[in-house]
Amino acid sequence: MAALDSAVTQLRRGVLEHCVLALLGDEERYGYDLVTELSDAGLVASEGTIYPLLSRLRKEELVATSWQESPSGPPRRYYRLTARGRRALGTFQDSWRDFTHSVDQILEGRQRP
Amino acid sequence: MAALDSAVTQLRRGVLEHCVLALLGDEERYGYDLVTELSDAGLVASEGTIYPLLSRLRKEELVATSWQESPSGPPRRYYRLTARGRRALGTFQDSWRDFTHSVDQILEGRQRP
DNA sequence: CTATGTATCTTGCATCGCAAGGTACCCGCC
DNA sequence: GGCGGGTACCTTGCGATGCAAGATACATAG
Repeated sequence: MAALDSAVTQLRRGVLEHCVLALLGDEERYGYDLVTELSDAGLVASEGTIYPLLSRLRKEELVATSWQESPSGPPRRYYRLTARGRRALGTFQDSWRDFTHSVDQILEGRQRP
Repeated sequence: MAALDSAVTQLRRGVLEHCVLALLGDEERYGYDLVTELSDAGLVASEGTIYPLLSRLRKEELVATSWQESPSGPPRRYYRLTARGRRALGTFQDSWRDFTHSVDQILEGRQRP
């Protein structure tokens, strides 16, 4: 069996990709680092989610990468935003605002008539 | 080809189910009615989404149904929340708040250092 | 030499939104 | 009568993607 199928698991879909872009907005990061940060935020469950996602982003040229040595451990692949990636992030932020607004209206607006 | 694969399409996952529950929080509704309402809100694209979803909710006993005649047209299957459904809705509302808070923090908090 | 922590990636599965298609009722119109 | 459009239900097959589990490999400590 795969997939926990909790409510939150389904929520992560589509958001995660752009959260990664947002985290790369300020500085270069590497995969394992992103996993721990997003894991703490409750937005990702395992590395099996992030690495395929990063591959996709690279294939779509939303991020670019470079290998860098670690002070202690195996080398790391660092990711940074491309111009395309930055544009995609901006577009998504608008969609996100609209989307959450619609959902909030349905979830809360109708609760107390 | 199926699936539009827009950013918003993926966002709907997991949210839609509970939006339906929320819409049933106040009054009985029937499927076609839900489709038009959610379609206007930009939260659903077609009936092919809603009817299987309603079947699932029925199977999980979050909703109960009854057939009622229409003043003009074929009979309608009306859905109403069960006690379980109402509990699930409440739980989700908390999850939703936490989730959007986490995402907002990542999307916006880091944008302007 | 082995165990632990860091770091990468892959495979197979389950879930769910979507397009497309199918069935059937009711009504107005010709 | 029968035909078309709107209403209303449902199913099938596909694509996208998060997840668990597992494979690989480097560095360091014991």
